[in-house]
Amino acid sequence: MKRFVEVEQWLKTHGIRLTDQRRLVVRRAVAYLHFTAEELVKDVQEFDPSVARGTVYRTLAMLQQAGMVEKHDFRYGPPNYEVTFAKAHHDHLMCLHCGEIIEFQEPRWERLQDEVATRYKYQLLTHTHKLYGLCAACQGAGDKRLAKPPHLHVEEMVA
Amino acid sequence: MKRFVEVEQWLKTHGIRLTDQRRLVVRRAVAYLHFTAEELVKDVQEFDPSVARGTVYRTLAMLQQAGMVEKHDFRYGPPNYEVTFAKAHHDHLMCLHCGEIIEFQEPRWERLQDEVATRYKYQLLTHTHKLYGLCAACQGAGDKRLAKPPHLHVEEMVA
DNA sequence: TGTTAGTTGAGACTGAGTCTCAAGTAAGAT
DNA sequence: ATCTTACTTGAGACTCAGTCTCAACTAACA
Ligand SMILES: [Zn+2]
Ligand SMILES: [Zn+2]
Ligand SMILES: [Zn+2]
Ligand SMILES: [Zn+2]
Repeated sequence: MKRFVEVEQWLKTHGIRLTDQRRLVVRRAVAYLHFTAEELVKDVQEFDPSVARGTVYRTLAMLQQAGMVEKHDFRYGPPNYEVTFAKAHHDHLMCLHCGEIIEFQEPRWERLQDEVATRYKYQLLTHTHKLYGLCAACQGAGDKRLAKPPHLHVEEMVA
Repeated sequence: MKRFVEVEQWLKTHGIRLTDQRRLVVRRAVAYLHFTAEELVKDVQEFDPSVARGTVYRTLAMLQQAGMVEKHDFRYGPPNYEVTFAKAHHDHLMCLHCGEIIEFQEPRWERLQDEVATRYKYQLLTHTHKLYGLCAACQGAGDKRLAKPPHLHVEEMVA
């Protein structure tokens, strides 16, 4: 639930210098719902081509550590990132055919999790909960194969 | 809940040839709880050095499609695989410090998931639910930093 | 305005995984 | 048992994402 100014604040109070590059990376990142590192690199470079790839990655890692960005490993392709300040906790439901991602909340789970953690004497820090299936539109269509293909000859069955 | 013979059976009835390589890969895979693709490659090659890396990857992909192997993207490093026949569904709890992985079941979730899927008119196919935290042993130890390091100068805070 | 430690750009580098294709082989047909 | 053919394999080149190195640069603070 932070705003950009607060992000800058956090960086400062943690001995991390505010540079033009970092400001740009953050500002561009918040423009997305979900994005991959490489997408962000391209986006940022459209605004300032001199920004190096490494800088974007470094900034992402930094924000992630600060808990201001989350990394999601969805089913295919490189991980997705998501800016979390200014957003409440939620989990994800993804269509295996078209790739649509729905964000939802389900408070009942969040409670159950603590229960499980306690059961094993774990101190719970984070969690990821992802549901995969076919969205309404994609169920209809005859073609049930995955959009992002598993490379094999075997036909049928979805995962 | 299949046994090896049934796996072979499945392959046959799906027009997939049974080769020595595939047999070996499956037999070695079941020896693990969780393993990475590269680990399996090494393991397999200890038994038969002539087996190519590609073959292991191909076989893994095949088994995954057949639903006999699951791929898990845990927090760090390359994905882990896990043989699922002969094993009931479960989810995972992982210690961010020492990497311990606990498998647990929680039927109440499994039900809630269908509810969510219905809410969005999704046909649910799979899900992954991972909890991350510190195990009893690692909570004590003063050093709360992550085992598998984020590359940055920022100290403190875990994810 | 100087000092200095943190940050950057560029490009080499790594590791995981994929692809290609000629050679080899399982399995059904004869 | 042998033939036939489509499937599978090994080897190595290749791709892509991400990391590392280090000299040059600069934010922050005195
Ligand atoms: Zn949640
Ligand atoms: Zn869809
Ligand atoms: Zn589950
Ligand atoms: Zn631990």
